[in-house]
Amino acid sequence: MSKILITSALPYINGVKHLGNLAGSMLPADVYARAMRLLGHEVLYICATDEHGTPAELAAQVEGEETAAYCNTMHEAQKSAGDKFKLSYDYFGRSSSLNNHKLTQHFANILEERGLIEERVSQQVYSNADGRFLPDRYVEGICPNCGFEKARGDQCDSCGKLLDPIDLIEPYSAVSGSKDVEIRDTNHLYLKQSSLSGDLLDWVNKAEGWPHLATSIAHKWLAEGLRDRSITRDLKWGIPVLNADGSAREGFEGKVFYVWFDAPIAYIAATQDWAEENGKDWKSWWRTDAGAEDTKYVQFMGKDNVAFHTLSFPTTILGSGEPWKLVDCLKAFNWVTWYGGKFSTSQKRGVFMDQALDIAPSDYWRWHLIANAPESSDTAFTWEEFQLSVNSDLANVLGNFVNRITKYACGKFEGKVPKGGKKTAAEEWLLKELNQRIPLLISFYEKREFRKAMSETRAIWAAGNEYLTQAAPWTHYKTDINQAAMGVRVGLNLVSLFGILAQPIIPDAASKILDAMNIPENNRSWNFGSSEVITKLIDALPFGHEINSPNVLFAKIEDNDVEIWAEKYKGND
RNA sequence: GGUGGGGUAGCUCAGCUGGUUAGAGCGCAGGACUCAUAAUCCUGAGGUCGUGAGUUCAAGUCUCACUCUCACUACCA
Repeated sequence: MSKILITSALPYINGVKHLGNLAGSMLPADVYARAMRLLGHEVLYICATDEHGTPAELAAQVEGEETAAYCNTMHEAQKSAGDKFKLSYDYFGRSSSLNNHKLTQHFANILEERGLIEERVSQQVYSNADGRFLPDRYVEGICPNCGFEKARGDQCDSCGKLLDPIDLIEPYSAVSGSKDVEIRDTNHLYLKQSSLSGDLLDWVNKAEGWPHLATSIAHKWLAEGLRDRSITRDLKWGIPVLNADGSAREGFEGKVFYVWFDAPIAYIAATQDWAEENGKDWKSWWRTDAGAEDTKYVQFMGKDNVAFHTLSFPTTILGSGEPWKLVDCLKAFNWVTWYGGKFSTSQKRGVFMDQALDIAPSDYWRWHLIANAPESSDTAFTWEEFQLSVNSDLANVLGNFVNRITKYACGKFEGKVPKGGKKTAAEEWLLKELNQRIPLLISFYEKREFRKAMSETRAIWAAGNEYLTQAAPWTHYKTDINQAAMGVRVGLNLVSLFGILAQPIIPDAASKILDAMNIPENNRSWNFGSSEVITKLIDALPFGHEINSPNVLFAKIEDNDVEIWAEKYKGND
């Protein structure tokens, strides 16, 4: 039993997230959190909406709302989508919370005291028509390299060349289209992460259990040499830049902290919010001087987030000189792509969390996305693969197993766990399988190897079907009802076991199975410590214990459905 | 352009520090069974491991070059 702190990368506030976001951070974090809870660990799973930055302001403007009001609405929408996907956050907070304001300002002040922040002047495009500074990618114009007319200020989408907004010919604001733009000086705070690169390198070198993807990205940035990063922006919506005494900082009246400075700090602030709302202690999770030295901290994120979590956020933590908890295991994922291309909100390509649940129940998505998690490379989502996962794994292998044996028990044994019969080679074989596969399954969960865990789960389900073929209670029933009882009894115990093992992945179906089997809530945890325990699993239900059939657990996806969805979500390109 | 991930059976992917006939699931072919959502179980056919060199007694596994693909490239997040 240990304490495990889990965070998933904060979903940006700007709209309900697509399946790629779900599959690369929130969902695996949830599956891991659920598995660790079942193993008896003390788990705290924290997430929050990342609410600051230019896109939030602009999205609110489009909706004709105040930014804060827009964020309220979108936070609720994302929270609701997460609930419907059965994401078991202990707390789903907001980076705009008061605690995050205070904590972000605290970090900025202490970093400045320690000489890790300094003020510098830079040049930035200002749009007179919009009355705002524009981030590089919100400035568009003609590419000086290839002549493409809609090149962005950071990069040309046509020739791929990296640009500076100053280079653009006839630049205009991507927000309003106005050509009334100019370069202005603006002063900002810079985080001197370069001065900590030695410490960061030592820390990354000590990392254990990180995917290759995570360490290699960190090493790449460190090898190139860290540049100091600006941590403030010319925006209204965000965390104000204040002096240590809380007064406004001169020259920073119209500025706020950069989202990437305050967003990771929100992991901590959201824990504070959780603690305040629930009468809990947050320090024992985050302060190594207050109990967190025993906490194992695991972060989940897509590969785009790795640099921020291995470099800039650790700079904040290490630079503070305060005893904050650093991440122990950083689980990074590649992307889920939409038929090999990018998900795109503007082109309506891909499926978003809210739409997904109109198409199929959350369990279907959870299984498919985790069984095909983009762990070692990008993974293409296709409707055909989705259909295959659901029909083959969930409906045929698991669903049909549960259905065939529970129906049979209800029909021939009055829905009661029968006694009688003796162990045969079939039971021996089954026990050997379980003794080998269950510990392996647990170890895959502990190592956060999701594809392997799912493949092992499936193999255990398949072993149930094979057992029934070997035991063939329907054959014995004609000549030796006691031996038929043996097969049915073991089969029913397997149904319970499968329900118990399926809980982290497909919580709804697992509940249905366990409810039908009349397994009490407090008897559903994972306790597979020894081979004796595993041996007892196939004879755990008492004789005469009443069960029901949950009937059809997973409706199959028809070819016709696939055609309709493919047409509806094909995108506009 | 630079850097990183990936390129292994028709498809999706395993293959740790190099070591006997390269694995799994799906799909396909044949067979078995009939309790079950025309489900399940068994057997089988499929691969010169992106290309070309090199190191080695031995390379999918190490080195180099090339190539394809995806991503990142610091003010989108």
